[in-house]
This record gives sequence, C-alpha cells and structure tokens, in this order.
Amino acid sequence: MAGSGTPRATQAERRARSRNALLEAAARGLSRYGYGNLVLAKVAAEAGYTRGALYHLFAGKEELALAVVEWVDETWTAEVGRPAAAEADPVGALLALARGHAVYCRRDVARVMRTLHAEFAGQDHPVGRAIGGIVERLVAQAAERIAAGRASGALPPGPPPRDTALAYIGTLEGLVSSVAGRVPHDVELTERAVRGLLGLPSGGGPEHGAAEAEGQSGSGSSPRR
Amino acid sequence: MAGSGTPRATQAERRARSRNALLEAAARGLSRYGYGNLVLAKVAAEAGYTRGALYHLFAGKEELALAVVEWVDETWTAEVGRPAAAEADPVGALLALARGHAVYCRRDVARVMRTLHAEFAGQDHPVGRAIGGIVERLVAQAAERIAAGRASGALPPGPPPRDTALAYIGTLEGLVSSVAGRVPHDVELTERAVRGLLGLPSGGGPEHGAAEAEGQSGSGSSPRR
DNA sequence: TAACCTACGTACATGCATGTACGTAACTGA
DNA sequence: TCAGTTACGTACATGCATGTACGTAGGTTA
Repeated sequence: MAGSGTPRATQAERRARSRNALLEAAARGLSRYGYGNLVLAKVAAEAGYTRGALYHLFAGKEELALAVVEWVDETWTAEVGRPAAAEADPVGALLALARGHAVYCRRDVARVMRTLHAEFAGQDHPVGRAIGGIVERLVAQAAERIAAGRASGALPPGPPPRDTALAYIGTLEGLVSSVAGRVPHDVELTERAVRGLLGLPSGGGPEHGAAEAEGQSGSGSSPRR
Repeated sequence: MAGSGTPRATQAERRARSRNALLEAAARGLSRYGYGNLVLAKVAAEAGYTRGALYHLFAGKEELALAVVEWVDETWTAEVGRPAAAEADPVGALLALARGHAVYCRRDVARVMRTLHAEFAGQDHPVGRAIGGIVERLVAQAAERIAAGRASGALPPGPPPRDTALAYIGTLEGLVSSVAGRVPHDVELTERAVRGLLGLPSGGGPEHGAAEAEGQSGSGSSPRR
C-alpha cells in the first residue's frame, strides 16, 4: 500500500495484480452483459490492459469465465456459506444464508451467478456446467436442511424438500437481484420471503404461536430417516 | 389447422401462419439462449423456414425480439394480469397474480421475460427498454396494491411499497424459473413466498380457502435414507 | 391467360470478436 | 552486465452472424 507508484514489483506481484484486476473486470462484465455479450477487449481495457495481457493470463474466454465463477464461489462460500453453516440448527442456517446472500449481493459483482445461471440454463456448456454444479450443491444442501428442520418439528410440513429447496434458491436469485442495494430493506424482504416459503411465522413481529395443528395422518410426505 | 396438406392458402393466411411459427420459435430460442446468443438461422430452421422468410416478415433481429416481447406481454396480460385484476381487493389480486404467474410459467416460452430482463438489466438497448417498461409497469401496479392493502389494514406494515413490490416481482421471476413445471408445488411455493413477503400468515388462515388439493408428489425424489 | 404482387430461398458483402503469432519492455539470476 | 525468462502490446487470420440483393415459386386480380 505504501509504495507510491509501485516502482518496483516482482514478477509474481505483477502477475497477481494483473490477474486480479482482469478477474474483477471480467466479473463486472459478466454480471452486466453475460457470457455471450462479453467482449474481452472491453474487459481488458476496463482493467487497464489489452487483450494481450488477458490471453497471457488466461487460455481464453471460457477459462476466464470459469476462473471468475470459481472466484465468486470462493468469496461467496467464505462470506455467506461458511457463516451460515456455523449456525447450530438447520433452520437458522437457512435464514442466515438468506440474509447473508442479500448482503453479499449488494456488490454488483455478485449478480454474475444469477446472470450466468440464467444464460446457461438447460445448455451444454462448460461454464454452464460449473454454475449448475454450484447451484445443485446449494439446492441439495438446502433440501437437507429443510428435511432436517421438518423432521425436528422446527418447520411445518410442505412440498417435497427438493422442490422447496429449488424455490428457496430461485427466490434468493431473483429477489436479491431486484432489490440489491436497497439497503436496509433487502435483508428484511429476503428473510420475509424465505420464512414464508418455509412456513415460518414472520420474524420481526410478535411471536405468532404457529397455530398449525396438523395431524400427521397419511397426508403429506413425511421425511423418514 | 389440420387442412390436409393445406393445398390452398390465401396470402394473409400464409403470412400469419409463418409469422406465428417464427414468433414461437423465436420465443423458445430467446428464453433458452437469450438475445445475444440467439441465431436467426436456427430460429428460422426450427420454424421450418430460412432466414429469408424471417427477414421478409421482420425488419431484423431487434424487431423480431420486440415482437416476441409484445406477444408474450399480451398473452401474459390476458392469462395472468387480467384475471388477477378482476380480484376485488388488492391483496387478493397480488396473490392471484402470483399463482397465475406460476401456472403461466409452466410453458418454457414464459421464461423469455426473465431471461431478457436479466440480460438487459442496466443496459441501453431497445429490447431492454421494452422489457424494462413492462416490468416497471408491473412493479408500479404491485406497489399500489401493496400500499392500498396496508392502508386498509389487510396487510401489516413493512418496507416501502416500492421496495416490497420490487421484491415481489423479483421473487416471481426467480422462484418460478426454478420450480417451473414442478406441478403442483410450483403454485403453492410461489404463494408461500409471496405471503411471507407481504406479511400474511400462511395459507391455512380463516379466509381464502387455498383449496390446493394435495397432489401426489410423484416426482421421484431421491430416496435418501 | 396475362400481369402483378407476395412469400420465401439463395448468394454475397460486411462487421465484429475470438484466437494466434510475434515484437518489445520489464524483471531475474549469474 | 548479459543472457534468459516473464509480462504485455500489436498486428494478422479466421469464423460466424447479421443484413442485403436478387431470383423463383405461388397466389391474386383483370
């Protein structure tokens, strides 16, 4: 930081700095324009380089996008996924993840996941598969948490865990990209939607004693262990 | 239809038939690949024509996309917007719109709005402006209904109506594209999320018999043990 | 039937973005 | 200092998709 102008820079530093700048510019570009409309010359220019530097650090457009996806996945996991996983009970984790995601998505870079997921939905492209794998992982994890919450009685019954988990992830993707940055309501709105999805009473207000007197006789799918 | 071989066809009929086929193929293509990745030759081929027909019926790619947007908007308004607007109270309209949207989006064509909205978000493109105008109209209408519902006491207080409306529309876009086609849970999950967003208790309330006949959760969920 | 218009196919021209080859400046180790 | 490597810029080649010009078959009006 102190080195004004950075007159001296080791090769590794130069490489890391350039790679990081390009990665960030690419992330911004991807979240704004998507993969197909992304122009590498503009990415490089926005990072202060030309395509030469880009092709020196990345094999091509595809590898650049994959690197961006990996990078975003890592930061997301560190800032959202891991803290949520630290929650004791599964329901708390689901809510913490939703809130954390809303905060995370205040940066425009975060929209890259939603943009690419939409662009490659039902496609057969390496980048699409990477995104699909990440989303699938999140859906499976959410489904487990939903099943566990229902088994313990923390959650009322509802549609199959996997369908509910799909809705949960889809809600996060869509809702957050709409209200991203409308601080501070983004978090509250996200939590409201997720609570409704899971069948939880609204959080901020008075504790509605869940008057869900549901006899578990036959109807509904009971997750058995 | 079903005219055996259609040996005779008036010019207007030919034109309308071709235009419709191209429009539908374009809608499918747009919802799958987005605008940038859409290849007009494939659109024409899928409709049983070549680019010649397409350029005869439409001025170009942009006008084709605009026509698709207009077409989808019209069908959506007829099948979802208008029935919802027939609801007496604003809250009923919000819920009816959500349910109707879930049903509407079981057709893959419906994803065209979400796909294009994501692709052109924060862009300056004619197609993006068209989508933006439609979405903005929906958001404004939802905001009005939310404000009216709160004023009448039908809805509890919450974040500003406009922010809530943004979340409402974003939820519909994201959630539905994830659970689209997971009949019949798509409707229930959509209603759950929207109810949570608006601060309404879960559907088992005294009014508004959900009447959601439990369907066989026939989707072969993973038999986890 | 003849002339005219419309629907559609085919072939060409253009632009733009990717990828690659190569040149040059900066850093590294002796 | 000097050779070797790394970081990056520049120039060229290629492919692909759009848009346009033109040709032909099918329908229309007299």
